Amino acid sequence: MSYLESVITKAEGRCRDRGSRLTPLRRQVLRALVEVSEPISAYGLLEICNAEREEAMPAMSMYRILDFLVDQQLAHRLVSSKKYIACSHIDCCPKHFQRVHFLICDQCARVKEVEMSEAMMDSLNHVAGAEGFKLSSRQLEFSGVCGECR
Amino acid sequence: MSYLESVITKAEGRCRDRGSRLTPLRRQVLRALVEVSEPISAYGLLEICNAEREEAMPAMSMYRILDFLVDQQLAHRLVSSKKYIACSHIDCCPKHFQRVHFLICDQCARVKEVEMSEAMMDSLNHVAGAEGFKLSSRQLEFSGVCGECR
DNA sequence: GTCATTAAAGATATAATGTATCATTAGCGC
DNA sequence: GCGCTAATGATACATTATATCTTTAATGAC
Repeated sequence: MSYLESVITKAEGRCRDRGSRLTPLRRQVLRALVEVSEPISAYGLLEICNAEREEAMPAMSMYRILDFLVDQQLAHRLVSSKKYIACSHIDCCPKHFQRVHFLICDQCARVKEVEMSEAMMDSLNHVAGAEGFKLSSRQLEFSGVCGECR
Repeated sequence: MSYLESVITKAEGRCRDRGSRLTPLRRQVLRALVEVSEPISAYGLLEICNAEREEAMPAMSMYRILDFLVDQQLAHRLVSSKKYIACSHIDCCPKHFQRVHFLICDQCARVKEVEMSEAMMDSLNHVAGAEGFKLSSRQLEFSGVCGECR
């Protein structure tokens, strides 16, 4: 079974478990997202999907579907670049999701999902706490240069 | 001397030192940015500034001026909310600027600038390094709930 | 001072991203 | 099948941002 097939199967199962549905449209978008394998904008993905379809889907639908995928933890939205990527852990554990962060390469734009250690998060919480802040666990985006580009 | 006056004076000095100019227009924008004291969008700021002017300035100018202010380290652009704030350290040291990060309150949207310790940055670099990444020093934005809102 | 050069601002158009709203269709429980 | 809810379609529009060309203002060389 290819990675793509595996992802789709797992995603379907996960939706079923959560009482939601991976409809054909949503499946198409997820598949496209996995296939491009690098961050892509909603409109970019729309273009790809519409090229495969007889009838064009409106932008609104793409945004709704992306919201759904993010909500189901099948995709991530990168706020710094306004782009989307498939979650790189769909076919393995879903539980890492609470502490996932991103390393984004300035040069090739590719993204690596990383998990922070407890100790790391503790330190961050400590820095924030000193200012009276309680951090909400949200994904962080770090920019840098990846190994391949160096 | 009020905080506002102090900021403007320091900003002018800083520009002079760097061979750039804090023109009347730029000064107006910086002043407005300091006065609102919370993150504001380019168009929001444009509205405020234009209300004070006889002739409306085009959006393009506002973006140019904001770019200038960010470049001169007099303002910050918050990527997660697409808004701008005045740097909270204009009237003191400019040198903290390499490690400045933001705590953004989910509820009141206010922002606190914080500096990371060397140790903290080392840890972050270590996490990234394990994945082959070399972090470029860029500001991080953390969301949470501030002391006042709790 | 004035002329040439460069920086800043104005004007206009348009691209890119995202949301609101209402109508229609499809899936599901009964 | 019928009725309810979720999903999608369709349309319009809001918000954010950039490209490009023109005009004006500041600065330095002379």
